[in-house]
Amino acid sequence: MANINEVAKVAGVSVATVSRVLNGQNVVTPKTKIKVEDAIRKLKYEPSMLGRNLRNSESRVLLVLVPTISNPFYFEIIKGIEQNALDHNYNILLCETDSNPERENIYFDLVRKKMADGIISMDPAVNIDTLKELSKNHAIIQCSEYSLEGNIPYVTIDNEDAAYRAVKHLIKLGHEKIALFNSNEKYLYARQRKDGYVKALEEFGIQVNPDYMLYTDQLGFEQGIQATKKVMSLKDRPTAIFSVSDLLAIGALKELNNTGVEVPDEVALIGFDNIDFSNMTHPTLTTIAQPMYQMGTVASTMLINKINGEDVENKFLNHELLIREST
Amino acid sequence: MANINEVAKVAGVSVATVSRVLNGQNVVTPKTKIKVEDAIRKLKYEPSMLGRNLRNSESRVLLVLVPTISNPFYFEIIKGIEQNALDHNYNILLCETDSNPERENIYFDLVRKKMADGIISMDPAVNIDTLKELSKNHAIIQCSEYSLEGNIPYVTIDNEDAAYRAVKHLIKLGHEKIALFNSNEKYLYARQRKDGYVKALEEFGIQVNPDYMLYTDQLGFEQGIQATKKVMSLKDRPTAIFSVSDLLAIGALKELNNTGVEVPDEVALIGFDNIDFSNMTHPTLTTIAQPMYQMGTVASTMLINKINGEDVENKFLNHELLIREST
DNA sequence: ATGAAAGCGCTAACAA
DNA sequence: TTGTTAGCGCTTTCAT
Repeated sequence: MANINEVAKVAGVSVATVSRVLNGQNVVTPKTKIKVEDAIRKLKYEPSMLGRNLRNSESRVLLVLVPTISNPFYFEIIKGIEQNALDHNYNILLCETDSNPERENIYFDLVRKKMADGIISMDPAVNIDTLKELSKNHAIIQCSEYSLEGNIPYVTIDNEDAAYRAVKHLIKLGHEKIALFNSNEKYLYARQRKDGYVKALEEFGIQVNPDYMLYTDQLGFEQGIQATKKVMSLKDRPTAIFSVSDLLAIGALKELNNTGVEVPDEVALIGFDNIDFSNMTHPTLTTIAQPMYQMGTVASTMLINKINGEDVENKFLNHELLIREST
Repeated sequence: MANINEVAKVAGVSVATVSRVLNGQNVVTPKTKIKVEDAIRKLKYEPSMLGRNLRNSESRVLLVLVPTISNPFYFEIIKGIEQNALDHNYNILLCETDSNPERENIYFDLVRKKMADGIISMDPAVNIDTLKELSKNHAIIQCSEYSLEGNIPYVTIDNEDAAYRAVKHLIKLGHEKIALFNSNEKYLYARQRKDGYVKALEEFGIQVNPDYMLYTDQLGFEQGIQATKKVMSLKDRPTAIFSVSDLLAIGALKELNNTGVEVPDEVALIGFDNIDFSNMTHPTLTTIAQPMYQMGTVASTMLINKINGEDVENKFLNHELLIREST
C-alpha cells in the first residue's frame, strides 16, 4: 500500500503537488498532473482518509441515532439522510440505542472523540440533558422527535394537526366513540397528537372519554394487541381506533381479526407513519404519511450546514392523510 | 478542546505518560496516574480517535453491506454484528447498496481508503470479482449469502436441507401440488433451495411440475402477489406454496386473502426467514428460522479475527422449521 | 517509572 | 506553478 510520499517520488514531484492533484486544485500544470496520475495508477495508490481526517480535524461521518432499526418508520428517513450525506461526501453511522442510556453514551462518545462530526437524533427517549450539553460543542439536529430544550434545531411535522385531521376523518364517517392509542405523554409528540385528538372531538361536541385513551410505552405490534384487548373489553366499545403508529394499528388489526371483529365495518382503524406494511395488511390501513425521505435529506442538510458553522432554522414539513380500506 | 499536550503540561508529565494512562498500561505510578487523571478531568479532555487511528493505521470501523435496510431479514443479523463489534471496540457502518454497483463502489472505496478495517457482505448481488480483488488486501467475510469463488470465508445455513424439510412438511400434510416461489437462480442459495425442493418431491415420487416453479428477481411483497396471481390462474392450481422469503409469502397471503382463498385450508403457505411480521399476519406464517443474531455475532467475530491476521474457517449454523397457522 | 523524539499520511502556509 | 516544511494528535521505541 503506497502512500503519498512514494507517489511523489515516482512522479518526480513533491507531496504537495500530489495532494493538489488529489484535491482537484487547478493550479497544477496538465503535464505534471499527468505524471502524478500515472504514478498513482502505477502504484495503485489510494489516499488514506486517516491522514486526511487528522489533518482536517474531521471524520466526515454523521451519526444517526434511532431507538431501533427494526421500526420501518425510520427506513425512508435514513435513506434520505444517507443519500444526502453521500452527495456531500459524508458517511453515516447508524446507531441503535434501544433506548438504553449506556449504549447511547457509547455513541455520544464517538462524537466526543471525533469519530463523528455531528448527530441526527431521532430517539424520543434520548437523554436531553446530555444532548444539550453536547450541542454546545458539537453539531446536533433533531429529526421527527424533538425537545424544545437546549435550542437544538429540528425538522418535524405538525403532529397536532395530523392527529386532528385523522380524528376528524373518523368523525365525518359517523364515528363518535373513538379510541386513541397513544405513546407515553412524556414525549412531546404524544402530547401534541393527543391535543389534536381532543381538538377534533371538542369541535364536534363529542365528550372526551378517558376510558378510550390508552398509553403504551412502546409503539409495537404487541402493544397494539394488548391495547385492543383492553378497549374491546369495555361495556361501551369504541367503533374506531386512532393509533399513533402503524405498528400499533397492525397489532390492533390482528387482534380484531382474531376475535372476528370486522374492519372497518365494526371498528375503523387509522395508523400513523405509512410504513410499507400498512399497505400490505388485510384490509389495508388508513394512515398519516410523513414526508420521510425529505425529512431525512432536510435533516442531513441542516446538520452539514451546522458542521460548517452556518446558522440553521427549524423546519416543519407537510403530512398527508392516506385513506385506505380500514376506514 | 484540549489535546494530549495540554493534559501533559497541566499534569506536569510527558505526553507519553498521558498516553500510558489513557491506554491503561500498568507501568505508571499511582501517584502520577492520579495527576494525569486530574488534569484530564480539569480540562475535560477527550482523546481524539483521529490521531490514534492514524498512528495505529486502523479505523475500528466494520463495513456491513446489505442490499436494503428495509428487509427485516437483516435486522437480527445486524444487531448481532453490532453488539459483537461494540464488545470489541469496533463500530459498524451499515451500507445499503440497493444492488447498485456505483453505490457499492462508494462503500468499497471506504475500505480502500482506510475508513473501514473490513467488510461483512450480505448482498447476494455483490460484484464478486471486485470482492475477490479486495479480499487480497482487506479482511472480508460473507454472511448468509455467499459465493465460493475467491476463497472468501462465509457463515451460512444449509439452504438445501432447509428447503427439503419445508417441502417434506407440506408433503406429510398431504400436499402433492406444491409451488415454489424462488429467487433468480444466478444466486447460489436459490439453486440450493430448489435442489432441496426437488429432492423432497422426488423422495416421495412426486413429479416436478415446471409450471409450479416461479422465479422473481426480488423477494418482496409485490413479487409475492404477482407470482400468486400467476400460479392461481393455472387450470391445475397448487394446494401449497413454498416461498424462499417471508415477504414473498406475505404477498401471496395478501393475494389469497383478497381472492377469498382460505389459508391453510385451500392453499398452505410456507415462508423463509422468520421475520417479525411473519408472526403478525392472519393466519401466522409457517417459516424457516435462521439463527440470525448468532449469524451476526459469528460473522463479526470471524471478521475481527481476520483483521487481526488469524485464519478463519467457514461456518454452517442450524436452521429450524417453525410450524404455525398457515400450514 | 518516565521522557524525548520519531512518525503514522495528509494538507496548507509560505517561499521561491 | 511547484517545493519545503510544519503540524494535526496520538503511540511507541529507545534512553535514562
